Amino acid sequence: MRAYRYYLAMLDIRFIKENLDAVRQNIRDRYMNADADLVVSLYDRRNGTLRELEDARRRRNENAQAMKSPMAAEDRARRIEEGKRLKETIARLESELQEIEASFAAEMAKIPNMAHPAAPRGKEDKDNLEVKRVGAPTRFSFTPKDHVELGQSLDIIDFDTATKVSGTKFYYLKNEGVILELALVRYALDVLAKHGFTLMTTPDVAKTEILEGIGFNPRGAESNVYTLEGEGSCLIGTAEITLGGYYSGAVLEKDQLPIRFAGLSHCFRREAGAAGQFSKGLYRVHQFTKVEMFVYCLPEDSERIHEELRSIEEEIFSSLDIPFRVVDTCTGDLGAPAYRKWDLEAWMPGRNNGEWGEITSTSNCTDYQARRLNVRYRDAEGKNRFVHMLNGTAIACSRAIIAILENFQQADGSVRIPKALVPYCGFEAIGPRRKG
RNA sequence: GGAGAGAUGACCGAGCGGUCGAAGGUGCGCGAUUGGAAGUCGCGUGUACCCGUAAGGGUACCGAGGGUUCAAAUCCCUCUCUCUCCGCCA
Repeated sequence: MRAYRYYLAMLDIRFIKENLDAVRQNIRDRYMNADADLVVSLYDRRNGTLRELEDARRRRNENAQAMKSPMAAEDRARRIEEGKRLKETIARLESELQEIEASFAAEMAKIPNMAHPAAPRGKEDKDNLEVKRVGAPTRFSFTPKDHVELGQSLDIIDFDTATKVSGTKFYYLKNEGVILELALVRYALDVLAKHGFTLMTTPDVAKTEILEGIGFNPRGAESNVYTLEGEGSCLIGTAEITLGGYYSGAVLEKDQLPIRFAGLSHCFRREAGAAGQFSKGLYRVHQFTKVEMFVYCLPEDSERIHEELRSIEEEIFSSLDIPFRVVDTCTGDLGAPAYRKWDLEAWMPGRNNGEWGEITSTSNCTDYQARRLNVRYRDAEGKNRFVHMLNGTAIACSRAIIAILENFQQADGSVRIPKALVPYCGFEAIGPRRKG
């Protein structure tokens, strides 16, 4: 119960004022660049100016009100003079307030969500805490290939032509590769439909304000987002954006919640500066296909539903017989919106001679996104409150394909299809193929 | 893309520059009437922020943003969205 009250108020300026030490500590824990003290002082300045402004407006209204009744010409003239003076005062205070509010909003936007008290404290992904393993790293009686080699030899992925046509970090899927991707998508959608999710395909484009509400930064050289020139919109990096934007500005009825969406979309990421061994092949690409889970729920349900999302991810990858582990993401690696985040990391035999690689991620963002997108629900007393919003990957096709190709490769160079996917693929294996 | 029409509270729908936070209706809530229900009658019914322990007070909001004015739902400009017609198109 304590925890619930704690994050209910999170990111509320009044919460920040009242829990300044905790907010400062949280910013340090997350290695974020934000200044809680500056936010508070800007807020106080804002309120002071607002009070002056409202007082001036009150006097203007009284003055105008007084002029409705007949009066002597010289009294009227005096009133008009008074009105003109007030008009100037109001204009000055308005522009002052606007300036203060702009800096306040900018500083406020930098304040990250609070982290779950149990989330491991740490700076980077090395500090994430492994909490569970399912399956063991695959052993081979031969020297395994990586998915780039397999994709080429089986003629199911073509990186070189994509580089010529579209640039680096793009790819064509070919032949069984195409069917495999579609099978993964359909499989994930079937699992989610069974769990009561509403299936959707979403736009691959969203407005900048929605991206910012979800917690993405569309601007700047280090941004991971492709913006569309002169449109005020961007290519989405994940369907989390379009699914979370779906109810922006809405007041939901309590009994509608939880709302579970499964969204299929393309995902576009600039990945500026990301290169090298670890982003080889399909691991870090500019475009991929993903089925995303998204939930709107009551604050008191979000921790339970976060567990649900994680267990659905585990269900999908267990049923595909892909070895994976679950990590509890450390504070420094959470990103600003997440209160808590679980990653599933699949065993990738071709990655640096065998390594865990992130394959899904599920975050409880509590009311962080809801505040920014203004998504509320009417509670039992009829008060409007912010919902909690959560997201999780069901299948990110490119990375799932890495895990399948590398774990299911056979000595003859072929790749077996996981049993659960065979009905969706219509074949049991890809290859082997003779060179030529 | 071109032409026209429109955008007001939960919904429908009035609105002359000041008497409009906004008529009227519907819905909803409470109460009365009734053996009970329908009906009828009465009262109430937006959001956000600021000040205040509270009671309460103030400010803003009539698609969005600017402008004119002492005063804007009402006048002017820009934009967005919706509808109708035309064009184009998988």
